[in-house]
Amino acid sequence: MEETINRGHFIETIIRQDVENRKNDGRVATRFPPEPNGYLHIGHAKSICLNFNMAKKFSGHCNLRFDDSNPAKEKQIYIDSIESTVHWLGFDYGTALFASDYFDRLYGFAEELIEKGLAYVCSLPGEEIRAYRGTLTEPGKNSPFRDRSVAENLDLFARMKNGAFEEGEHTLRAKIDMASPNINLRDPVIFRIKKAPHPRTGDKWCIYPMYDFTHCVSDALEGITHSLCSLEFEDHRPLYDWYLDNLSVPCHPQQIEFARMNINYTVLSKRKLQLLVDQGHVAGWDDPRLPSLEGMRRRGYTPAAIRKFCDTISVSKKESRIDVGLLESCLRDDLNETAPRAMGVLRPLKVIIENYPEDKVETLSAMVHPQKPEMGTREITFSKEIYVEQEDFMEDPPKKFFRLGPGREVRLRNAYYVTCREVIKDEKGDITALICTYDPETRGGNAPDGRKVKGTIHWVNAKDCLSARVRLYDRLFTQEDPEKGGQDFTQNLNPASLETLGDCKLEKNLSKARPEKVFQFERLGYFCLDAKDSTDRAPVFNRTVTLRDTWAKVTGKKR
RNA sequence: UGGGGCGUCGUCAAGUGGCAAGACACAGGGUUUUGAUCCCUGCAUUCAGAGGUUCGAAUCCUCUCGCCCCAGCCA
Repeated sequence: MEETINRGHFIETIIRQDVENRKNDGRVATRFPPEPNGYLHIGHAKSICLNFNMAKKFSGHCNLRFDDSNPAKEKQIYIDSIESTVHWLGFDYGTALFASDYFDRLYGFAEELIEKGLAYVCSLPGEEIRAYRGTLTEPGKNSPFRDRSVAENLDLFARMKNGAFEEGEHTLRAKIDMASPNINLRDPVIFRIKKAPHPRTGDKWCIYPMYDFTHCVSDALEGITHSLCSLEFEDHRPLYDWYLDNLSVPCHPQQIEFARMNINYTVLSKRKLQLLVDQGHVAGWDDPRLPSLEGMRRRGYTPAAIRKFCDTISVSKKESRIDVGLLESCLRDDLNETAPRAMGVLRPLKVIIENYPEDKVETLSAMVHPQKPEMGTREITFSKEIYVEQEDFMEDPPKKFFRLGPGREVRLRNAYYVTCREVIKDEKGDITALICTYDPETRGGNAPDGRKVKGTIHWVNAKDCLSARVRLYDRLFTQEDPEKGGQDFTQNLNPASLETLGDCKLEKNLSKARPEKVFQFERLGYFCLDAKDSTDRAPVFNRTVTLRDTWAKVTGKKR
């Protein structure tokens, strides 16, 4: 179904050609290389899907490799979260790999560079290194330590490893070209001293390799064929290639860069998301308003919907800002197929059916999914007092309003036709209840006389329902680009991104709801039980996404 | 202003010299016990702009314009 006629995106084209040309013997191996310094977000899902899908499509393998070469920022909790999230998304990588597992070999490769005269220990302090580097428009100048002998370099490097120096005293640098127009080639640092315990190697090391060195070597050691990364590493590719060309590694993977994902009305970077959490704008990393994968999972997003979305947006080198509507469309697409239907009234309005017997309770049958009889039926109860949505009644309805109004007849979904006879108000003039009559002949929702009714509304039995809190989410920011023109994005936070309704009435069947099991509350949207704040006595449901609402569109009402 | 990239419908995105796919959105219409779903129909004479090559250009060449990234002992 998702198989289209075109050849796919540019990366797929490259890989296909490589396979056809028997490059790497036709083998394909990719990797998803997160740094365990935070949680994953939807932007990472793009990379995860890309890497795993390419591997699968060409009968290869995709590794999950943690790029853990900076112990100052990395933590085991992030490793655990990332692993669990990748699994949740539906991908299997076998066992996770770690760049830190290659530290010994990385040290050896650094020695190889020294022995080849291609690396040296530099004793310039940080500010000096920066000053010597030059600027974007001016070349740098050589470090005074650039011509140390191989023996001295080897000795110094060994002492760096053995903890003889303090942080910042020395670095190991590649000897490339201080005048290169590409700043990454101006003698980049290979190893630096960092006296921090590492989540996996503990106190074994006090020097750690830098990203550029670690990444390409790790790729090579794992036999990666295509190393896919984001655009900002384009400038690093010459360095990636330089290291591999000068080291006795088993292979030379090809780095290919693609554009990161952006989505409107939200922000997508670990740093910004962390700031929202730290400043308390959201309740945590898994706040359902966040585009973090844990947040989306709690919100009710399904892995299938996220995968479909990543598929749909495809991959290119163009910077883009994707309409969040596309994400929601992929979500609805999946949920429409899979979500069982139920009825829930968010803002209850009591309806008393005056001609219905006082103590009668009857059981009606409703389909779990109107287009899928194989999903079965459920039972719902009906009696004299029910709740309907406040929105579904208007005292003075316009012509095209198909719902309840004085004297108007509507169908109660799966139940009876009812006609509004009287409006009850309190002393303030607020509507407190409706008196209706029902037509006993219309049980199940059809009139034997063939009389049609334009509107069908949802309802819940007042005496047999579940009271719950329901949280309605809206976009987190009011601006498409929350940082437009360099603005502080927290200034564009949407104050109405969360609305909590305290007294919702839900059909009794929903007491069986479980987190991540999404229901469609008919006519309203998709909802799921919250995994954290819900208790048996006080259930909390999150609105995953609304239904498409063309009526709201004509009335100009917001979501 | 050094270097590296990118510019095809409102938003993503195919297209790789032969005469602009698809999706979302949008606008109409049909079906409907969810104003949902589903189903039709419409929606770029034009590919950032200007020249050029060619029988023929979004695709090749030249110039111009716009946007993004790079000066961490971060990744």
